Amino acid sequence: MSALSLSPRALYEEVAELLRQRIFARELPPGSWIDELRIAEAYGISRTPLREALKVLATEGLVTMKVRRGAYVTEVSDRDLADVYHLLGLLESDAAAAVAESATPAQLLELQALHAELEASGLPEQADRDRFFDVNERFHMCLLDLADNRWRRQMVLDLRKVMKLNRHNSLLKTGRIQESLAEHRALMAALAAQDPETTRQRMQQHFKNGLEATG
Amino acid sequence: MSALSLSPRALYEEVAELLRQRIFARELPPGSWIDELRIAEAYGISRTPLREALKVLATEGLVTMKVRRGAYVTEVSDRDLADVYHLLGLLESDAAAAVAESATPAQLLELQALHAELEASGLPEQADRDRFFDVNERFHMCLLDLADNRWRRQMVLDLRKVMKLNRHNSLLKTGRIQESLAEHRALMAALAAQDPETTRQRMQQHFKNGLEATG
DNA sequence: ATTTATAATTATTTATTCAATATCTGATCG
DNA sequence: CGATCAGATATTGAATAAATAATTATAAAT
Repeated sequence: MSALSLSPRALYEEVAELLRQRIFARELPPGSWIDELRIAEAYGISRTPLREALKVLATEGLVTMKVRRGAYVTEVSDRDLADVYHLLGLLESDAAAAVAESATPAQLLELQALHAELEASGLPEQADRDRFFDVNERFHMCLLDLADNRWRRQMVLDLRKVMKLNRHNSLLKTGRIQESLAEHRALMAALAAQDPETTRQRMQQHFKNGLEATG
Repeated sequence: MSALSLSPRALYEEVAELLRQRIFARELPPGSWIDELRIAEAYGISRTPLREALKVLATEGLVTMKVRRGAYVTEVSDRDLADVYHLLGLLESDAAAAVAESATPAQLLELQALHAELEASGLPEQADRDRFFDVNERFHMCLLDLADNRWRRQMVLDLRKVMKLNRHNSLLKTGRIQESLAEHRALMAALAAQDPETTRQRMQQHFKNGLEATG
């Protein structure tokens, strides 16, 4: 008897998404062992789709499989965080440059709308940190979509998942949101000017500052 | 009764590797349907580890899962090839710059040894195309190892797997090997000079030329 | 105290079954 | 004559139980 809603997606994908959320929520903390039997029972499913879901998460880098010892939530060191951040900066600044080069006016408007929403959620009276992070993520992913390279998009998605494993992301310095907004404004200006190289540099700088803010 | 040798790796990993090789060898051509029952029977294993292996390959991008229709070998369009090549150029030139910045003399020697081997296998009288590709791959992966970012390394590995899906790679222009060697020589010079930016540019150029040679 | 042997635990794999769905075939109807 | 719909078939997806293999823990013996 499945406790999950029937869906267009396969069950193992649903389970993978549920596990991702539990991992990000630190309900399953980094380094912890994932008890197949317990989870399968708790979700009311058998081990088969659960194991397939774990294989997906392992290939994404979220969990680590140890032979004959099962699945563990990946532990992300500070070194890993820096490495992943470096790659995100590289890939996203490349994407931003591509958008600056090829974006249509309609696409730029789409980005500007998201940017406006981000400014709104960054207002001091709002101070809704979760909402800011959510809109910020949507902005970055929108840029990735516009850059239109599905392989880069997928890699950025996976790297962002890994980054969420690290708790540093939820405890940023207080001033960081305003700084981040300023960097976004500078980025938008370079995008509007259709200047690929400046856009690339500003996105690169945005990530460089972001990394330092987590330290 | 398993027809496979017993190993330190889990069975699903062995199966994933076998399937990769069959896909690269075009024994399983792009777009073709992967018959779970046939393959499981042929390998003398049950469907479970095979399905887990397919999930791994799907997350790597080598196969595409369609709901209720099973697994298909991913079809890589010319557009995909260009996109992947672009990312490889971006990631590997970044790695090369990192190596130029931080490599020890011993590490540079390691690279020079591989480069020498590459020169040898590129000699006209040898003309062993497969060997050239093999050594070339080892050179590039050695550089990635020296750059020492496991996330970048894994991404490059996955992208290179996808590239192998495309047959264009095996029918390069005849002059390309000599060109490629010249580019490698220029790259080695920049690395030896510990000049990160020149190194990055030369690796970028190497990939740009490589892409054009496949068209 | 250290090493070896045994027991217990646990992961992995197999085998089998059922359910859901896509495709194919053929018949009926416009 | 062509199109549409119903049913048959085949295949994936999922569940379950049981067997196999490997690791860990325990105990005994030297």
